[in-house]
Order: sequence, then C-alpha cells, then structure tokens
Amino acid sequence: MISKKCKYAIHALIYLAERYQQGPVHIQDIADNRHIPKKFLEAILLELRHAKVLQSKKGKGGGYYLFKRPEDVNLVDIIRLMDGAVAMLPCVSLNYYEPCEECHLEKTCGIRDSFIGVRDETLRILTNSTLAKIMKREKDLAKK
Amino acid sequence: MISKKCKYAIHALIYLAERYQQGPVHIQDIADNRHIPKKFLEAILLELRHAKVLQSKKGKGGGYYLFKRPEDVNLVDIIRLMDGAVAMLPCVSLNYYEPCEECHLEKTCGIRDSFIGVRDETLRILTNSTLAKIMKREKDLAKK
DNA sequence: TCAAAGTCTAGTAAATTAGTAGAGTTTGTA
DNA sequence: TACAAACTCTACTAATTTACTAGACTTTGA
Repeated sequence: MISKKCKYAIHALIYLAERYQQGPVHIQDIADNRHIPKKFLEAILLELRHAKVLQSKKGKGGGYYLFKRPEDVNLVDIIRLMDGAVAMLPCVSLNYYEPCEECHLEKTCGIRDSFIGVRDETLRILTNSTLAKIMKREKDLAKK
Repeated sequence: MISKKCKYAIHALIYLAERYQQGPVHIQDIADNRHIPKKFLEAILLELRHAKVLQSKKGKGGGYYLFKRPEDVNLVDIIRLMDGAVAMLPCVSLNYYEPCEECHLEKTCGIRDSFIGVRDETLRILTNSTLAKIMKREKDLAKK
C-alpha cells in the first residue's frame, strides 16, 4: 500500500498538471479542491520542489507550479520520492537495496525471483504512467 | 513492502514444505534455523493453522506441519493472511476494497487503471509462486 | 509598509508493526 | 498417574512509521 502522503502527492500533481503553464496555484486552492490537510500538503509540495518536480513563487500571487513537463513525471518518481522503495522486499529493490537477514545466501534464495518479477512489472507499468497520460485518461473517461 | 511477519511466515512455510509429510516440526527448530524470534513465530504459525494452511500436534513430540500440499500454497495466500491487501491502493483491492476519499468519482479516476494493472500482474506472478516452485528453484540454484 | 503567500524546523498524536509474558492445555512416556 | 515437552491464547509493551500541526521566518507585490 502506498501512503496517504503519496496519494496526496499524486492528486496534487495531477491538479497542477491540469494547470500547467498557467501560473502559480495556491496551496490553499489545491488543499480545498482535493481535500488535503493544508499544512501536510505544504510539506509534500516542498519536498516535490526540492526534487525539482515543482517550482514555487513566494509572496502575494505566489504558489506552486509544475516545473517538469507532465509527460516527464511518472508514478514511479512520485512513489520513490514519497514512500521510498517500490519493491516488496528490500533485497530486490533497485534504489533502496538492503540485504535480507533471513536468507543465508541471496544466490540460492528461491523467493527473490518472484519479487524481482513483481518489481519489474510494477516499474514497467508505473514508469509508463505519466501525469500527461493520467490526465488524458481522465478526459476520456469523463466523455463516456 | 511486505512486513517482517510476512517474511517470517514465508520462510517458515518453506522450511515446513521441505519437511512435508515427515511429521511435526518444533517451533523452536524453525525459529533456530531461520532466525525468527520464537514467541513471534508462535503467533504466526498459529494464524497459519487457523487458516488451515498448517496443522499442529500438541504435547511431547508435537509441532507444526504443512496441511495443504506445497503446490497448493502460494505467496498471495501468505501475503493476504499476514499483511492484508496485495494492491497498492485500497480502491483497487479485490479482497480489501475501500473507496478512495480523494477522487470524486471512481469511474473518472485516471489513477486507478495503472494500479489495477500493477495489481493484476502482481497477483499473476505471486499466485504462480507456490511453495513447491520456490523449493524447486532453490534446488536448481544450489546446483549451479 | 503590510498582507499574502511559501519556507522550514521542530515538534505531537495516532496507528501499525514487532515482539514478549505468562498462564493454560494437551499428550507421550516413564 | 505424574511430569515434562510442546502448542494455545489473551493480553500486554516497545519501537517505528505515518499523519498531521505549530509557529516563527522570508519573500514579494501593490
């Protein structure tokens, strides 16, 4: 399960993607529309800014806006930033690898293969899920 | 990430699968060999017994043994018992479904599709990962 | 100059995960 | 039949993570 923080991040980013290149958006505006606690959202957006996904403008009329293009931000990026590893086991994680205490030898561990498979499929699907594609999908679904 | 509890369960079950139809195995034996805290393992094995995956024999010479066949226990079963949902979002979970508070309408939510895809691939791979297959894989890996 | 906005450190509260204590029950065997 | 070996089960506690908040500070536009 991804965390609430991560879900909030995804929703906020889609909101900003829908307003791409239309100037900064208030935190309050996002918080109200997506029902996210404002203070919590502040922290989330700040992290996304540090990761160069967002940019911000301070002062009156300020707010946050998408820095990367909507087709260049995908769900893997967001999950890794918010929750860390995507893999279901530390010992099969590409970015957050940690050896397994339980198995004697990684080479002869019969469990890893399954989770490597899950990791690869998950990465394939989520890397392919960009903000741009999610937006398009929402439009298509709304038409029906 | 799956929990330690779940990892312990998987390891304990493989241990028991390797001793399938060879009589009961002490908790202590499993705990020592797989480096699992004994008291914690007790609770885990009890749950697996309640789920009819294991059976036990009380008293002297007692212990736990696999009740189902190794080819009939897969990683999805174990994860669902230990950790609950396999899906990354409650709103795409088959067995632990809960509506999403964030999206207005599930039908027009562009995020769900990606996670449904991940769920399906994950289930496909992990359902196919039975104790029997994991054991076979370990044997094959040891040969090399 | 002032108010509207983001920045940032440093928390707290709630929930979940990990693990433990200890009394109780069953059973094989001397 | 006594007893010790083993599982059973309720009820905890400790540690960690997640979710969220407070409040002082900084920047900026009018």
